[in-house]
Parts: sequence; C-alpha cells; structure tokens
Amino acid sequence: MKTRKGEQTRALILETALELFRERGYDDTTMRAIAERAGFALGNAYYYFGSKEHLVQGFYARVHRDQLAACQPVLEKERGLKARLLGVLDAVLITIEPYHRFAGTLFKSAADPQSPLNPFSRESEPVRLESISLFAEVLENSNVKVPSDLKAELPYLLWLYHMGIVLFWIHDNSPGQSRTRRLMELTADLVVKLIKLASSPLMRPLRQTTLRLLATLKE
Amino acid sequence: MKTRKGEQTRALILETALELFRERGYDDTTMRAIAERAGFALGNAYYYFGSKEHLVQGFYARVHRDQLAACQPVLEKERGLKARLLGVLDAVLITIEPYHRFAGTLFKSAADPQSPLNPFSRESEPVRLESISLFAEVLENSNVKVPSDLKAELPYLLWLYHMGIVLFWIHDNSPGQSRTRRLMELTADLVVKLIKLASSPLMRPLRQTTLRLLATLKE
DNA sequence: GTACATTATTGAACATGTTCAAAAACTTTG
DNA sequence: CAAAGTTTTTGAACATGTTCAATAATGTAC
Repeated sequence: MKTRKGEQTRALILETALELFRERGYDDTTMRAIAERAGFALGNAYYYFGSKEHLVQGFYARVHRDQLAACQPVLEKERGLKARLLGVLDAVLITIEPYHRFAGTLFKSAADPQSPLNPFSRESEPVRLESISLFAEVLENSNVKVPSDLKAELPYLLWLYHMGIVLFWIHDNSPGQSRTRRLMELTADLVVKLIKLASSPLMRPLRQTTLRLLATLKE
Repeated sequence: MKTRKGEQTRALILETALELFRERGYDDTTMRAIAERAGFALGNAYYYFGSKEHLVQGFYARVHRDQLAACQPVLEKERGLKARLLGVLDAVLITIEPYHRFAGTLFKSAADPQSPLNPFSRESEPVRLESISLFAEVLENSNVKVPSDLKAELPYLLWLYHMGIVLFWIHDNSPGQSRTRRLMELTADLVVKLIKLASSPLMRPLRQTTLRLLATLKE
C-alpha cells in the first residue's frame, strides 16, 4: 500500500534527526528528542528507521545527493585533472561542513566492520558505488591519459584517497578545518603527479605488481 | 593509601572482563555480567574503571606487554630489516588473535576522535609512544642504513603501517585470518624495498617534500 | 584499643536505545 | 456504507551503561 502519508512521516523524522544532529551531535540526540520534536511517539521512529544508525544511512544518501549537485558546475567547465579533483573534494567538504561535530561520534559506528554504516559494508554499497562512479567521471572527461590497467582501478583508488581526506577532516579541529583544505591542495597535486608518473611505460612492471596486490586485497 | 586489596580487585575485574570479551565479544559483555562473574556489585566495577571503555585501555596495555615479550627473541637474533619487521608483526597478530571477535566492535569507539580509545588520542599516548619506540628498535639494530632525515620519521611511519595491517586484520574474516598474513608478507617486502629506494641520494628532493608534508600533518 | 580518615563496596535510581502487543487511522472490497 | 485488511501510531516495558549517596571494611594516629 505504501501510501504518501508514510513517506511524509518518514521524511519528517529524517529531517528532524539531521536538524538535531547538526545542533547537538550524535550522542546527545536522543531518539526521544527526535520523536518529540517531530511530534510523534517514540515507537514510531522505529517503525520507519530500524535503529538510530539507520538514520545515518539517510544522512549518507542526502549528503551524496548534495555533493553531486555541488560539483556539477566544475565538472562541466574544467578539464584539468587537478582542478576536477579539487572541485569534487571541495564539494564534499562544503556539504559535510555543518555536520563536523556530528561526524566524529558518527564514525564510531562507521569503523565497526559489522556495522551497516561502515563505508565498505554491503549496506553502504549503493552509495559507495555511486561515489566511485563520480570519480570515474572526474577521470573520464579530463585531459589526462592513463593506461587501461590503471584506469580500471583508479576511480576506486581516488575514492579511497577522498575517504582519507574525510577521515583527516573529522579529526581536524583547526578553525574552519583549514588544515584539511591545505592537505587537500598539497595532496591533490601529489596525486595527479603520481598518476602521471605511474602512467609512464617505464613504470609498467611496478604498476602491475601494485595492481595485483590491490586485487588480492579486494578478495 | 592505595592498598594491595584494591589492586587485587582491580586486576580481578580486568581479568574477568578480558575473559568475557574473548568469550562473547564487546557488546554482549555487560558490565553486570563482569561484576557478577567477578563476584562484586555492579557499582564496584565503576569504582576502578570509569567506564566500559576504560576497561579497553587495560586491554591495550596488556596486549602491548605480551607483544614486546613475543617479539624479543626475533629482535635479538635477526638483523635483516624484513625479518625484524615480520617478527614484530607476527608477534602482534599472535597476541591479538584470541580477541578477533572483540576487536571489531571495539574499533567502534576507537575511531571516534573524542574517544580515549582512539590510537591518536592523548590517553593512548603512553602505549602509542612505546609502540613507536619498538619500531625504532626494529630499525636501529637492523643492517639497513637510512639517511637521518628519514630515520627520524620512519618509526612513526612503520607504526602507521602496522596500524594499517591491524585494521585489515579486523576486517579479515578468512579462516585463521590467512589473508592478513599474506598481506603482511607482500607489504613487508614492499615496505623494505621502498625504504631502500627512498634512502637513495637521488630521491632526496622527493623524500624531503614528502617529509615536509608529513610534518604539516602532524601539526 | 578507640576515634578518625581513607578506601572499598553496595544497591537503588536514572537515561537512553530498542521491542512489542494493542489501538487507531486509513484503504480496499463487496 | 460496512466489513475486512493493511499501514501507522502509541505507550508501556525491557536491557544496559552510568551515577551516587549510603554503608562497610580497612588503615592510621593517639
């Protein structure tokens, strides 16, 4: 039956939750507070979201949507790899910025291999794949040529790199997370140089060894 | 006053906790169960350990002590860097093996920047510094020569590498965590080769750039 | 040994995530 | 529209981490 009424309540609960997450962080946002502000009984929140953590999956999806939108202009205009990469990273940081306080305690659960919030988990797969394909896009329409063996794995590697930046951002307490931005600039440059270096025919043997290692890791 | 009685109770509670962690994992070990099996009232556990997480600091200290002991023979005998490195990694894996189930849910908290369990936190500093100095030892008495600029940072980098291995181990559900052992072999070889490569005078400029980046990251 | 101080221990209370059976609201069917 | 079925909502109950004031045990000083 899945009526419109349900969808509305569901959306309202998620909105309220994100609002409270921004205001007080994860731990200090109680399920009771969410239910109360949304105007429902406690149990109702659990009808739509199986647990507090499931609310965070909603957060992921929401944030990814906003990131896509935020980096579109740059990806349409720019062709240089570094500029495109920075465009995406910039979009990511801008989108998650209001949630900095929230992100710390969130990553609690995210690091647990059993948790559905883990970026490598099956539950996170949809968002993860979408995110990886965004980096494929970054690469695809840039003016940098990479050999096909590397090209296949590079989007995933760039996604990993981007996760590293986000991890650093979480720990970054400098005003406005300025250190993360510095890191972003420095490493983006390095990453692009490294890609060009690794693409050289001279590097083929080392490149293939490394790619094989990577394949082993991914099962 | 800090009498012997107190120390005994404290030790008993920690022992019981580790026992239960091994048996049922972290989440399924309730503070009540620990208190009950140790033969005390619930509140008493909190007299000695401020929270459930504080019990984990006890786990860290204990495990580090065992690791030191386990790798001592290899460090006294071997001089080759790869063998010494593998000796330590092997000791680490052997020591934490009974806690594999526990480690997953544990790293929940460990990833939270605010949590005292975070390996980078101030509370973890004592154990962290001891662990880093173990890698200094690995390097110091090996037969590999590294330039002094690199030598200063290398123990920390090796510690990071070792944390990466442990992180992989946590996620590794292959029987006996055999994939982690394969990864260990492969990467230890790579790491040693990389160290030798980075030590070459030709690599000085790139090495220094990278070290400067690292310094920036560490504040 | 008695009085005092410190350390250990208890048990009850509280907050919060989660579950669930029952009630209410809504939709479909005849 | 009434009956039957489905979705939504409620409120009370439960488990567990945590706190705290009260009590017991232990040590110290005279």
